[in-house]
Amino acid sequence: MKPTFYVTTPIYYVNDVPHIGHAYTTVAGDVLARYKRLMGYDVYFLTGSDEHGQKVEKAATTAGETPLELADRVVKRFQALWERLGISHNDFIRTTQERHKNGVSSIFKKILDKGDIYLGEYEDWYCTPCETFWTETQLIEGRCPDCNRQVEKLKEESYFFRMSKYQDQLMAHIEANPDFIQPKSKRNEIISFIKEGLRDLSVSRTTFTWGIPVPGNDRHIIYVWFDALTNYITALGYPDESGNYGKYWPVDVHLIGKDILRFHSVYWPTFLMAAGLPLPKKVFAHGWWTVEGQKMSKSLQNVVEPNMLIDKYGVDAVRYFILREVPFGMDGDFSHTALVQRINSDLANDIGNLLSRSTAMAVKYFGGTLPAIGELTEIDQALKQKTVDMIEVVDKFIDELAFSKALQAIWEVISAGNKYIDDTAPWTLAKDPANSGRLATVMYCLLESQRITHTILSAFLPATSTKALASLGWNGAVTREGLAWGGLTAGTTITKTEALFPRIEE
RNA sequence: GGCGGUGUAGCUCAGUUGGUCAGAGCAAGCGACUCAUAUUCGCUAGGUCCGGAGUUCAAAUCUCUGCACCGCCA
Repeated sequence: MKPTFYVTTPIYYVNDVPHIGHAYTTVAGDVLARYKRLMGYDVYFLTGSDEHGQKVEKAATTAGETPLELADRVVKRFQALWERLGISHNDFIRTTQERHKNGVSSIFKKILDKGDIYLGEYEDWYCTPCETFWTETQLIEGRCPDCNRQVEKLKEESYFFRMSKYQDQLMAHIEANPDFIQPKSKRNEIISFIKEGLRDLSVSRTTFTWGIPVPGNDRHIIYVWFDALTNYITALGYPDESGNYGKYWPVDVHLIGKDILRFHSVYWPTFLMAAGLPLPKKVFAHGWWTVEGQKMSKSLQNVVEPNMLIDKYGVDAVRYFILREVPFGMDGDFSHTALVQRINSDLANDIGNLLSRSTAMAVKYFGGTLPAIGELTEIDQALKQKTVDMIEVVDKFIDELAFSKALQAIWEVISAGNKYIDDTAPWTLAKDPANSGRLATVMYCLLESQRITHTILSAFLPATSTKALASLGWNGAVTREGLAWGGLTAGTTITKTEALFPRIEE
């Protein structure tokens, strides 16, 4: 039986439209999912939408539609973008779906019955746009410390989750599992947050109705984060533990933005503890994108719209850039010059041109039909070895979610290929028919190295990989077995196709 | 205010437990080749490793301090 791998993105809030930040997490998840599938795993890749809450309710009212109508409308934009970006999710959960609502009610009731959710009274300041409660001391001049907007004082009956009870258990878990929260700098922040003491968490609201009612008391709506976080198991069929839940839970990694780390590394694990369910294996918080050096914001009108980028530069260029430019976990800057630079240098000049010159020679010297090859010489062995070794290195980096390093490792093989051509000078060999055997061997090594490279790149640049492999005459399946040296055989037909990535002249 | 982090070539950054650690990629300059998307390959970087003090035979790497920037919490 195949090993399983479960990876999630956050579910995106329908009160926002998709931007590069959403695309970032989702592309990362997709690469991970595609990579693990390539390596033979039974992968479940989940994304979805978060559709409840006061903000959606209000926005819908303003727009003159029902909350669900608003959600339906916005969800389509996310789904259309994922389609364009080639996202290979297995499931898309919406919090308004029955399967989700049932699961949330069920886990809430379970914790309620256990006594870890209790009815109490709440008195605090609430910021509606942020869906966040603040204590008196947290306010800055009486306003929301996050968004600086008006807050309202709320005194209301509320259900509380006994989060304080799980403080020690959570801390013990984090200490026993160094990789549970990543990257490390973020882990330290969470540790210090917990050490300051966890208070019980209000997990219901009575100020709006757009959400999932508390079981047995429908005056109360379940807190949006309790609702939203639970998607990771309701999508697997929870509370039915026999199907996908039993197969895939606990999740291998929750990919998230750094802004929602606390919800995923404190709230969510303690909810699970209270429900007696296993904890996620890993929560990885990536960084934020600035745009041309500035913080992305609606008021600056510099929000990067992924569709526009795809129109202009192509899907794989965008996928490549966001994973290569910045180490996953760090903040980074998005700029058009940096993007164009990456495209021209890495994609057009390096990998694109390598395939172009290689296939052109195969066609020119052998009419596109790969001849039988001879013994590998030292230089051939070196290229082969470099290619083969790369696979292990990439595997290690992928496990660390070091996408940028993984791509660098792949590009070292690309560079080695370009250098190999210069060192072997096939055009010189081609001048003397006596060298045809040697020429065949050289061309073989060159093409085979790229076949393997493009096979592993299928996780990152699926469309490009398909084109490149077709050009290399590879009709076989793109699988782990295809990563072994020796896939190409005599008689394979090589064709020169249009450039994978045309240079962008500005 | 508390805790933590960062500050290394023009740019983005690597630099394990202190002793070839002064590096990589990109940009720039020079040279070579011609199969290729004027692409590739080779060579060229003398940068106070933020400032100052200290520990040590030896510090970018440890300690203290100052400055700048950032994150989490309050």
